Amino acid sequence: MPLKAKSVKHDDLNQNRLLSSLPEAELARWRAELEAVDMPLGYVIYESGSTLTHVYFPTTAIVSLLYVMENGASAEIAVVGNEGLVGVSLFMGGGSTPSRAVVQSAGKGFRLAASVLKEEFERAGPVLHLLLRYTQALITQMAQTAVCNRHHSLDQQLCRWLLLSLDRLQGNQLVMTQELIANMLGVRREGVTEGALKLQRAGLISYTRGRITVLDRPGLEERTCECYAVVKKEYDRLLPNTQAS
Amino acid sequence: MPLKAKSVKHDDLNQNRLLSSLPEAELARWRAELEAVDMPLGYVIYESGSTLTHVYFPTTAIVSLLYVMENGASAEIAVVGNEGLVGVSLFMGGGSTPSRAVVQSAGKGFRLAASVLKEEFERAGPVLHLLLRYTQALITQMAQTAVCNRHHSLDQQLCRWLLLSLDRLQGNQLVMTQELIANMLGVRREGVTEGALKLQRAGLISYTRGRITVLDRPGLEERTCECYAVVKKEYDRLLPNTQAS
DNA sequence: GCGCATATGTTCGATAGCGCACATACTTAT
DNA sequence: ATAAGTATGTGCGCTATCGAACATATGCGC
Repeated sequence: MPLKAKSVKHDDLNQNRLLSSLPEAELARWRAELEAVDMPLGYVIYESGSTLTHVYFPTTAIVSLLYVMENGASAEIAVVGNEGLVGVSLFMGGGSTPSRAVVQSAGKGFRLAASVLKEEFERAGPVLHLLLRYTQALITQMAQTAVCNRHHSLDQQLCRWLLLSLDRLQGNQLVMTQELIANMLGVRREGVTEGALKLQRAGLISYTRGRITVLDRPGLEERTCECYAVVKKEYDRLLPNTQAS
Repeated sequence: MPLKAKSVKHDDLNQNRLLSSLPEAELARWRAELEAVDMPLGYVIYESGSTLTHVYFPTTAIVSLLYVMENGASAEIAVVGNEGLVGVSLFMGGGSTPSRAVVQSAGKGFRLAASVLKEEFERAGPVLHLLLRYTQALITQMAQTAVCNRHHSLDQQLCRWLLLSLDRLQGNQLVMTQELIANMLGVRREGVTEGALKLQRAGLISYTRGRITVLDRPGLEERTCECYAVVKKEYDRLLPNTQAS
């Protein structure tokens, strides 16, 4: 049933909001080039300074962009899920960045070879403008992360982080250890444990060994800092096709 | 002496490294449109959410991109001097950002109307690529600011901030109160005072009321965190015409 | 069903930075 | 010269987070 298969593939593409908002004409050029990929937990999409060979469009996976310091400590700079793409430096011109991209929540996605993307970019059509608008949204997320790291409490940041992840998942469950969250936030694991306990006691989440269920999303939104809403609003403004999550 | 005036203007343009690295053909289109502007201390180039009407190319001024929170606290996201331009959201497509751009060190610059810039951008020629590479450098700076805010001490960040400013100035003197530096870093003024005292006692800087002289630049580089070098290196890589400072 | 690996919970002292209050010193205007 | 305004210096108690050590609980593999 080739027809069925084709239509399934089409559906899958639409799970990534950037791909799904490409005009049909542009997407047609890419369809044969897009390669479905598995993105297992911990998979490193690119390393600091390495030359990118593909851009990745997550569908069900979530990817963290993070910086790992000389002493091994790390901090997340931004998150990318099905609303975006991993590898903006490819079309921005640098070809690499000093950060690392790691799969934070296992899932699937598509990838596209650098050459195909660059070629499309050079057409200076709607794809270019879409990708740049996405990049601006990403910039906002990074900027807000900087502000949040400066001024807000671990508890607030934990809520923000949970919400950011939730927005990029189907369902309300995160497969994620506290240790991993601590690495992303750049804090101690114990701090995350304490924060998670507070949230569980307040009935906002419940969890067991590496599996967090969000019970009261509005409750999380109340506890987080303004940073979450600022970024969300900017994504909605810049990428208007984004469905409410 | 119109010739003299013209040649002076040409020199001025070359004080901004982005402008100076434009191919002659492209620059020719802009020369009549570029407007010399004074950029006094504290001048707000754009406000959070406001639609940009111009992009600014500082020559001797330094501009801070910062985010002001609901409670009035602030944090600097990035610095722009004669190596760059203020207003990337104009060509990225958003037209505004949730941050504010404020002149941190008085000086001069040029500005270009939004329409002229966008038109040039649409040509998809070397200007586009230059501006995007600059934007990627700016992204690196923001990302590193996030990391630095998470992990490094006030003392280290103060050194980083002084070096970033120094790189964007001629001479080794910053006209800058400690209060202002504290606002930029998003810390208390007292913290900056203590940090500055340590640096002065160590003979790295000397200062009086709003005027800081850097005496030992290598000393500052020793005391700062890796963040400074990471960003510097990336700027040099992405904007190769940048003279060593 | 048992044991091991791993995830989570708890405690404790140390410390960086905060918020506040106030002292001192420099600079400019009159 | 003096006063007013602003910049810098200092002390103190407070809190969030850290770092380290260790206790407990859970789930997977055999």
